[in-house]
Amino acid sequence: MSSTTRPAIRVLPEPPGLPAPLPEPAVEDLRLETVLGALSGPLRLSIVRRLLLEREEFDHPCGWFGFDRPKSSLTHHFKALREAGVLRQRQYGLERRSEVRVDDLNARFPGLLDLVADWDERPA
Amino acid sequence: MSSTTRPAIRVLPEPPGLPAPLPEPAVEDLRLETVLGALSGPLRLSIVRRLLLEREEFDHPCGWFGFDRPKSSLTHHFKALREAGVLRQRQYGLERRSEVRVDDLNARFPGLLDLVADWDERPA
DNA sequence: GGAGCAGTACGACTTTTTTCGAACTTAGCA
DNA sequence: TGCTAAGTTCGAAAAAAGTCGTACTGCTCC
Repeated sequence: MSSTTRPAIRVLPEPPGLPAPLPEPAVEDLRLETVLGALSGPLRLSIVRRLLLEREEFDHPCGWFGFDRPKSSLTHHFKALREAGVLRQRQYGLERRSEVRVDDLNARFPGLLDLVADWDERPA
Repeated sequence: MSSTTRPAIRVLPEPPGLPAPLPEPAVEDLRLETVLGALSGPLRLSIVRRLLLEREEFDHPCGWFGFDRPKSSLTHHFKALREAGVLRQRQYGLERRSEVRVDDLNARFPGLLDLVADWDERPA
């Protein structure tokens, strides 16, 4: 991916009853080239796709995915997705749970998440 | 972008009256992660968007864009877009003209090209 | 308090991507 | 024939991204 400037990071106001989201770009600062770059890679696509399809009552901590990668690598990818505006992350005690910013992404880039959801993870 | 394997390259049969396209991946070999990676970058997005919006009677040679970059850099980006399956290129005498593979991309990744066409090229 | 755990931060290293000059190829044309 | 123009190929350098070990933070529970 090429060198595209990331959108400015800001802290959102805390919703009632939930831990505040970690710093993330505002909806209006989402950039298509940045989001596409963040999504270009099987691991990243897999994270987002599974969050979309296997959504449950609560957001998922990053250990939930069961990737066979060192923790520091996973932190790196989750952070990249958050800073690009794809994921929102909240701290619940020890664990940091992630959800896809569905509304924001649909508002700014309609159809994009459908492509991710329809992605065929294990092809040729 | 991360290291994603490019789809296999094949040569398409020559359509009547047109020069044969340069080697490109078949529709069924298009990979979302590869296409997204190829599109993640302002220059690449700009190329595709302009081909979509300012489409004319003939495809455009890559000098038509008027980018202030060395020719070898442009070759690189056009080739990357072609190998990812975003562009089709044909050789007309000296010049190599490009078009977006609209039908193929709409078939495999519906809505993606709309996002590119709607991209706001010069934002914050 | 102290053990244990989820996850981060830092830093080093590797791999990939980008950038671009210089030399080369080929078509068209005088 | 030989010039010119469009674009390629090669190669090297620089920048960016990915990988991952180690050390650290901070919460929870005993």
